[in-house]
Amino acid sequence: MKKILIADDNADLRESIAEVLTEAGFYTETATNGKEAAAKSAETDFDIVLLDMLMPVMKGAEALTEIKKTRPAAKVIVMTAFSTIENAVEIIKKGAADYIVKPFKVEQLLTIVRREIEEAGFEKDILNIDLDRVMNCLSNPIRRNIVKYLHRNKEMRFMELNRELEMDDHTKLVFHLKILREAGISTQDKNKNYMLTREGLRVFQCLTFIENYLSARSD
Amino acid sequence: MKKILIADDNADLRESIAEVLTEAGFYTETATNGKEAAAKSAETDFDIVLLDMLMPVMKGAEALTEIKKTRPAAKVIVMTAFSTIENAVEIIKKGAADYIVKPFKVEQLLTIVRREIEEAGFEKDILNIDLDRVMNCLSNPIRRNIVKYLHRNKEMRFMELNRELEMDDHTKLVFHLKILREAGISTQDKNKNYMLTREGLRVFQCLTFIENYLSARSD
DNA sequence: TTCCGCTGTGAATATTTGTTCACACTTATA
DNA sequence: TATAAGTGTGAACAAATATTCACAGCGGAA
Repeated sequence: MKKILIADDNADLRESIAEVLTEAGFYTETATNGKEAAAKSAETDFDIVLLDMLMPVMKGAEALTEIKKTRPAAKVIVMTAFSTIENAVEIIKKGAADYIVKPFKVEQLLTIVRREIEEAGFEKDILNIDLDRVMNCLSNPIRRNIVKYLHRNKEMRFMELNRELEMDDHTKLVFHLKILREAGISTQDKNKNYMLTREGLRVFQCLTFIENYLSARSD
Repeated sequence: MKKILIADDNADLRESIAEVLTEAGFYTETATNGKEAAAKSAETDFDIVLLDMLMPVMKGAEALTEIKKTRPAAKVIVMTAFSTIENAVEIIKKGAADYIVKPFKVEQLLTIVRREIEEAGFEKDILNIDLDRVMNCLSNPIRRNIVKYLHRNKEMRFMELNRELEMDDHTKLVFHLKILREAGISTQDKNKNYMLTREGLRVFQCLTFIENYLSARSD
């Protein structure tokens, strides 16, 4: 059962939302301010957090930051009465999954909640990745390079890769390709061309993210 | 010199923006549709891409996706005449750095561009990270766990970590802590508390990104 | 003071990764 | 068909990583 946390200082609204969502088949908890919301979120892994922006003790914006810190995977839907585009942009950049303007109809909220739930499921499923193995693959610069080349060239022959990577001993490349294959990152088609799998593509994207995120480039 | 790509099908607007930005000391190139923008972006590593939403051949939204695929680090500022909150939210979720509504004053645009440049610089500089070492650290599940605990608890004593991780032999933990320290991910204060460095925080963020991005969790 | 838990060192050892080598089968092509 | 380039296997070896063990200083509590 999907778990939803509702944070709003207005008791009426809070309870009525909780009621609706409970009826709709979700497990709900409530919080009356940002601090409480952050604490409950740290404690329980909610799928969705409905967060009012204007609350006492801790504002929603701050709570949002806190929540994302402990639960980066949680989908936070921000509710606000004071709405401008700048505002919305700011909130989404801070990591909110969506933004709903008060007053809203229950139907609207339900639609958004369901969409986010679906998205969360979509993002998580399908892929079959062994994090340990993948990290192992990425820990080796040769393999990181292979992934990059395979992404760039879509598909490559063995010797092509060998030349690009300037490998001295071709069996060394065989070795690394095997590891990538066993980790589900690369495959071969019937013509022996090497290419990334769907998972491999994901891994590549992670890799570029990491490199962008961690590398200091002087400019 | 910071490089900016301006993509808009309106020649007047395009050229006048280019002129202003060039005068302001940026290197500029232009594109007349999304496809061209994506191509130019793939070829050159622009710091900023100004992207109109309504263009022939390839819409801005699609172009945005393409650009982020090859240049996840590029800051894409979306320009649009048709603006609603839903719209803005959607665009930001797709990875745009900012959103500006047409018609806008040149001053506004300059402010936004400068802010994004500054942010990009802030994100890139300073950090001194050895990718190879970091990947090596992350390839070990024990060390990944240490990083997580250190992030969660801000600072921890040795034995505290030891208990949390349920290590059998404490010297094993010493070993891994040493590696993390040498990679610049963790440090100790004068009281021997272990904690993440600034770089370590970054590494933690990468880690959660990776886990979110790659992991399939059954629910 | 004595004892005990916390924090650590260094060396020995075990395990996992990576490299090299000798060899072999396939496919294309001279 | 003979030859060479492309692709691959398995075992031996080398190097890097991880684990274990024996031991020791230090600070606080009994």
